[in-house]
Amino acid sequence: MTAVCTSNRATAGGRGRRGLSREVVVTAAIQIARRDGIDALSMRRLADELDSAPMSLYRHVSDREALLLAMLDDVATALVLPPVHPDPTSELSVVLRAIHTVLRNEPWLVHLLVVEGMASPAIMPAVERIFAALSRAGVPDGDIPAMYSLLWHYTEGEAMAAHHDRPDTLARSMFTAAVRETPESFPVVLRVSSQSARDSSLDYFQTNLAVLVRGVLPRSTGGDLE
Amino acid sequence: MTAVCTSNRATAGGRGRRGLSREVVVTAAIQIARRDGIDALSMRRLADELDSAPMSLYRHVSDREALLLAMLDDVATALVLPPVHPDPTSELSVVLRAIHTVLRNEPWLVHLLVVEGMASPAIMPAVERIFAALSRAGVPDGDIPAMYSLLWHYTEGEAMAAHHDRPDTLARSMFTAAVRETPESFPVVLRVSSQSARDSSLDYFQTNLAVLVRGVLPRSTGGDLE
DNA sequence: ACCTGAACACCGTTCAAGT
DNA sequence: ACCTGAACACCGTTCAAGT
Repeated sequence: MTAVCTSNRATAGGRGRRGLSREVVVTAAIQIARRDGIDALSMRRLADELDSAPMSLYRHVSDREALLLAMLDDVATALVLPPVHPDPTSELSVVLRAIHTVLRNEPWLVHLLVVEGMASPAIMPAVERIFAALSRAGVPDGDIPAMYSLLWHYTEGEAMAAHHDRPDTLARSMFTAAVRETPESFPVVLRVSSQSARDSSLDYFQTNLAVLVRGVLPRSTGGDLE
Repeated sequence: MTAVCTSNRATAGGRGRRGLSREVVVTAAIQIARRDGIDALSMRRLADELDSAPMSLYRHVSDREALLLAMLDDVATALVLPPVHPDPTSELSVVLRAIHTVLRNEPWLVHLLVVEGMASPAIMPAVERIFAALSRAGVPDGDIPAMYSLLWHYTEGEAMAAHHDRPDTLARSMFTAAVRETPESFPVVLRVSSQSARDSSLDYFQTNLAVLVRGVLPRSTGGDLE
């Protein structure tokens, strides 16, 4: 019940030279990560961007890790999911595609999820919808966590790989190097890769998601899992 | 034809105080990454471990990135795959499980693959076997890269997540926090998670791999992939 | 010719000194 | 009471000086 301390004139908008609020800090951090990648986001760089000293940030955020968590929480809260689809197959595709689209556009987010292993309670609604769709489709309760993990990890992994594949990293060039050296050892790789050269793995997600969902959902022909 | 300079008594084994070869450097680096994680592997720390100056390392390795690539190459070359299985389903399971086992035991390796996006030509034999198995199973050539990417990314992603799940990161605790706050919003998550509390996602891989392979391979009922 | 110490431009964070 | 400069213990890498 003490008087509110944040009512100085210049602080109101949160944009004034000294209007350093938690929200302003987190928003600026997201902008840096978006523009220059998560590695470029240092406490010192962030302070520079905000015209303040590095130590001033620690007033609003206890840690670098706390800052990253707050960033994740911000975008997870802002995530809007498409309306619920009654058909489980469509529902899974729709929810996972919405998440995948965000991950595709925010490499730093994928980094926080995959590399730092972070998570925000704000994506729980999405999780519930996936669980519910699996349940509605007839997946037994005991199998749902495994199926969920399958779908989720693939979505994450695909997004992660996509951010690497863009500038055609060393991966592909090393592959072709090995194939060129002893082509007779890799007949199928050679045949397949010579056939379709314009595969950016970007188009894979749609197809693969369909395959996944088809594999995950029990078909009319019984539900034996193994 | 100058006299060979590396033949001082102590150098022979490559272990003596000054026996700093590329192989010794890379091996020591792998040991550090294995013991204390990839983040603990700094040029300075590595130099300390080898009783030499940080700059001496640059004689044998051009870069930190080159060092990491050499480490990856080392273990990829050492990887022994199980004998070829004629049945495509078994073949896929066997190859992917062999890779998964290595990734499970070498977190730093997963980091190089997933986070740094590195690859070594030395795993091409494994790739060829996966491609060949898919082809043998009747997957059309045009779909093989997508199916491969599906299987590979899941294997990677599962291993990555496993390394995080070990110490029960914030992820799960945040989930349960959200569920506790408004349990009525997450009925299915609540029901399913209360049922099986001992799921470590470690056991998922076996099951999920079977589901994946089942989904990937065309069934006897036609091969319409959409 | 080979190796390497000092130096440069960074990093997250603590701690005590500023206003 | 609030903010922050200097300092600590790191980092990868360049460059010139050592032997």
